[in-house]
Amino acid sequence: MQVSNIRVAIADDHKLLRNGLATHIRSLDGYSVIFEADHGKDFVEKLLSVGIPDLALLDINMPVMDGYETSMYLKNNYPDIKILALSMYDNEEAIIRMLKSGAKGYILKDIEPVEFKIALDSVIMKGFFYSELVTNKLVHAINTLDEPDHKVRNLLALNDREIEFIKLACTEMTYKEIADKMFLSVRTIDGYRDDLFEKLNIKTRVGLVLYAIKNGIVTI
Amino acid sequence: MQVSNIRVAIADDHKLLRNGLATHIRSLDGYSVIFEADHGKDFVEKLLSVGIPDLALLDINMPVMDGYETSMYLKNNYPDIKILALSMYDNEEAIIRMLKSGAKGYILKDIEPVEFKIALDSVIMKGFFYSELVTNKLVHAINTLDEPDHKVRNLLALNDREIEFIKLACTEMTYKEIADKMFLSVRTIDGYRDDLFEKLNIKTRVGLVLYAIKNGIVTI
DNA sequence: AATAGGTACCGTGTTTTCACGGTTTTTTGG
DNA sequence: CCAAAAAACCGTGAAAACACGGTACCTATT
Repeated sequence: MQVSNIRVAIADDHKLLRNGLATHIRSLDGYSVIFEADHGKDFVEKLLSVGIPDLALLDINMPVMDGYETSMYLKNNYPDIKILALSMYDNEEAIIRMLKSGAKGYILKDIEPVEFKIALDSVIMKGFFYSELVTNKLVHAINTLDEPDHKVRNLLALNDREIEFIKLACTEMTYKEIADKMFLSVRTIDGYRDDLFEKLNIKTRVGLVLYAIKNGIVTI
Repeated sequence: MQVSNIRVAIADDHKLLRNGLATHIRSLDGYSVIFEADHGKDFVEKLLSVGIPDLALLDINMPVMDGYETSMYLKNNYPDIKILALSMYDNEEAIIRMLKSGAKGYILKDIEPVEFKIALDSVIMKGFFYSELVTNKLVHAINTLDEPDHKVRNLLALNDREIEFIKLACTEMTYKEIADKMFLSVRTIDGYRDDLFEKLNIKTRVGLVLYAIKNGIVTI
């Protein structure tokens, strides 16, 4: 079986990568690129003005509207669009969050072109692409699921205030200053921090910063 | 004047971007891509086995051997190769360090393809490409040069121990643990930290982590 | 031999961060 | 409407981080 006339759309803020990717995809038999977007919001707008793709390639780390949000939006509004997540990082949390958000596959930006082609074909023909990387991470997540208080259980439950807190924690502000900015008491902030340390299996603010960057919560 | 037969080589650990970039460059009149490398060390090896390019496109953040080191090596051993730095971040320090290391231009990964072409042509024909971004950052750096103890003066003087310290500071280790690992006293580590805070115009360990990531000192 | 610069080291004190074990208030679901 | 989450808040103490102002030693230069 040979795929044909697959309409692809790409969202990534790195225009050079995006454009190169588009060029590459256009050179593949059976694929065309109908539009490119700088970020999720741009993607949604072009969806309305340009048309509906069969496959969406979504970067996770994007300004304005990131890969998680975009994926969630597409899942709810255009469930037929197959989503392939594109990321620089191979961490478990990001993979699980992205799959939960509706992605049918997760590939790294250092993927080999030949493997990339396989991923595209797989998503179109089989409906998914679960690489060894993804499988391994998932197996690991499952195996640690029944550990007490394990992160996976609460992982995707980061609420808006926690996200806001994390973003501020990725600056040189003290917790006192963060509390003021969020109109909360320092103790509450302490609580957020303690909860997050527990949930995310980290011990220090530096760990929180690294987590935030790897998961696209902050863009630096 | 029209450029012709310009041999380009690329070093970037993101194969997808690199490959797309290579495809894009090959589609441009007068340019060819003679090899692609995963990182600086790979680049140097291919230099010996494949041949000498006219232009090197170097990512800053790479494993094994980063853009600064690679650029420095090329400057010393192959001064005729024109170097164009490729980065995700637009921070002043990275730009200055890269230009000091021998780069003839500095472009961001979110550059428009048309602008990218201009950059290539400019480096080949005029010997350099200083975008508005680079110029602005340089002007700013110059204007603050005579401020007392300004960072630019000491900026590129990060020595090996400081680099090692920074890398460890980007983990969840305490300074005590870092001191033990580096076989130094905690006071010495305190001194490193204080010096770096002063040099880099930061106030907290979080600031140090962000600096390290933006400047490719650590790869996450 | 004096000077300067870099590296390693140190003491003291303050502020911030983190850990622990709570209470009150608001939302939410049966 | 009432119980159970959850969100916000709090006190205390210990540990870590940060600020400041130093000393000792080594090397290279003049």
